Amino acid sequence: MSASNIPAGKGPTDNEAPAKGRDFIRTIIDRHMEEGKYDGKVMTRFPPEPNGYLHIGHAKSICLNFGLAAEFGGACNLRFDDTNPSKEEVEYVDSIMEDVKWLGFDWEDRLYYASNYFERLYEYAVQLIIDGKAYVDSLSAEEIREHRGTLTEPGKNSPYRDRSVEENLELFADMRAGKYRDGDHVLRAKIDMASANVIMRDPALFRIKHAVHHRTGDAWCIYPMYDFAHCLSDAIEGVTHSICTLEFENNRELYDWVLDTLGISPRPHQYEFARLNITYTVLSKRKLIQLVEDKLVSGWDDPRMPTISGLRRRGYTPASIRNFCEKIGVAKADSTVDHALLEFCVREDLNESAPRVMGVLNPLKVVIENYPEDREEDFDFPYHPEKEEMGSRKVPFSKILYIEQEDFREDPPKKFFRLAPGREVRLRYAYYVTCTDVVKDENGTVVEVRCTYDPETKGGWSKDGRKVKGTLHWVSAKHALKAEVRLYEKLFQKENPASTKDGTDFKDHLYPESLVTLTDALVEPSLTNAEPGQRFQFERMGYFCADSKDSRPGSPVFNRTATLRDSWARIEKQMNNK
RNA sequence: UGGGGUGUAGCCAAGUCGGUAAGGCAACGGGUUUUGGUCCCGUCAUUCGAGGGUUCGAGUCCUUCCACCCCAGCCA
Repeated sequence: MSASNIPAGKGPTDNEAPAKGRDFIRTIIDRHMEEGKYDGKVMTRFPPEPNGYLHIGHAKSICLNFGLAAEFGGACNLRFDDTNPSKEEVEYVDSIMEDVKWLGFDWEDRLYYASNYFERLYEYAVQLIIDGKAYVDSLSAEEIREHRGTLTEPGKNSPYRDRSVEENLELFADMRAGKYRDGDHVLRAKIDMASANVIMRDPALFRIKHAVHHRTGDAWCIYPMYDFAHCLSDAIEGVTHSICTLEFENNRELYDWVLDTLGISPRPHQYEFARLNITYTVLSKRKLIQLVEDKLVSGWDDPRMPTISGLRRRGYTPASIRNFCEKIGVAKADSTVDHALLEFCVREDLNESAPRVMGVLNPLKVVIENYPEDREEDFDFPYHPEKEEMGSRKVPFSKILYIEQEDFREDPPKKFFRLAPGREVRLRYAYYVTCTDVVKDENGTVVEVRCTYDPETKGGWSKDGRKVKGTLHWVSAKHALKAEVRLYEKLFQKENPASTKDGTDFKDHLYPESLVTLTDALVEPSLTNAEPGQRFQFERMGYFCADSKDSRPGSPVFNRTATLRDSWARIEKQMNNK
């Protein structure tokens, strides 16, 4: 179960230099440590509700919680906040565990479920009733809403608010015993219906819900609410710093009320940070689930999804996601991170680790006129130009090759350094070739390029010092392996698709070309046995990952993780704009 | 017209007891280069939401205002 090479209870440490500025949470904990609080040990937890797949926003929280524990000599629990059986499924708990592990974090033996605490939570609720701090309300949901008041007007007490302790105890026991239907009663905290904080207006603590729970089955028909379960679960686990997102700021008062009213000490404290937003995508479970259910994507792990499983299938590395989370920082201001930073993080990692290979996405036939018909050469090319230790592979060369369509222009624009009639370019690591002629089809489209090669330039060097401006990748027609290549782009074409200010729905902004499938790409033969999940750089084209579901030996399928930075595309765009 | 938060460059984000605006991404120049990749070097906030005030000195203190986010689930 434990991810490899990770110190007990900790997360991996990336090679990044420690951030210079500390975020507000670390600053607070620094002070706690100086004051000798918590015996110098920080206890955190990552508490997902198993009602969907984890996304990169969760990765931020995971990195924070596990990271804090590691930095301050503590530990981080994985706790499923499974208090609402109607939304939760084991499929989700399994995927969450897989994703946390894959990210490189280890909760060791500290796997918990709020549902483990149902009995204790029930007892705490009974205690509140005995103390006169909770009561069973028999108003309907609608009546309760009406009694709550508004943001500017105080609420009204429920007529059931002053039931006797005995009556409350009996009612609550009967709720648990299944004597009522959903909605007949609800256990509420007796706080203040006039509180300026609406959350404090006698919040519900337990509700009746006749539903099968993925862990407790039908053992219960009443379930605790988040605000009651979360703080107590934290306390039960000895959590010191309970870190959540900003939308729970208002709930902190209730978090404290429950623990203080029950006299729990020592007790955890809640801190809130801003959730992650990224441009050109959506990061809310509600929206992601819609994309899946409406079949707008192929599933939770569609490589365009911002889910951990989607990013994994896309070819992102755990380290790249961790680095991303470190780079974005932790603060309280609502913010939207540029998707370019995420891309930068994968490229940064893959540039170091991905073996280089050649793959032609949109093939254009090239015939080397002066190369013998029956000749073949087996070149030995390094997997990484700067890392000899990564080894090499054999790449065959022959008379008929394929190059990238966009690497040839019959009428080349300025600054185009690639192949064109009369031009000499280098075929990477192989030979200099000069274009002598083209063959066109009936529509005038160039379907074949005729070249001559210079036998004196073997390896891609010329002894006479002659320079060539372009270097192209290529594959040998006879030896190339056909592959399916899936080119992924951003899922949405609008920077903030979730914004409803213009009256549109986020689904209106899906980018139609977010997936372009190429079925006739040709890759070098060394890729025949690419392992599903294996990552490569297709030289000059980008980073690609053999698809974990569809790739097969002999007929690989590659997902484009990210393109390489492309300054020619930029130059061309600039020229077109002029 | 209630309460809780937040506002530092195009995007994130540091900024200790007030001492004269870190870093990253993006962008833009230039160098190296058998990937128009990588790498390297350089440019990019006289100003910190706005206005007043205190001070020799304010992003940091006081004050007024403005903008944005969250809260009226028996969701989390």
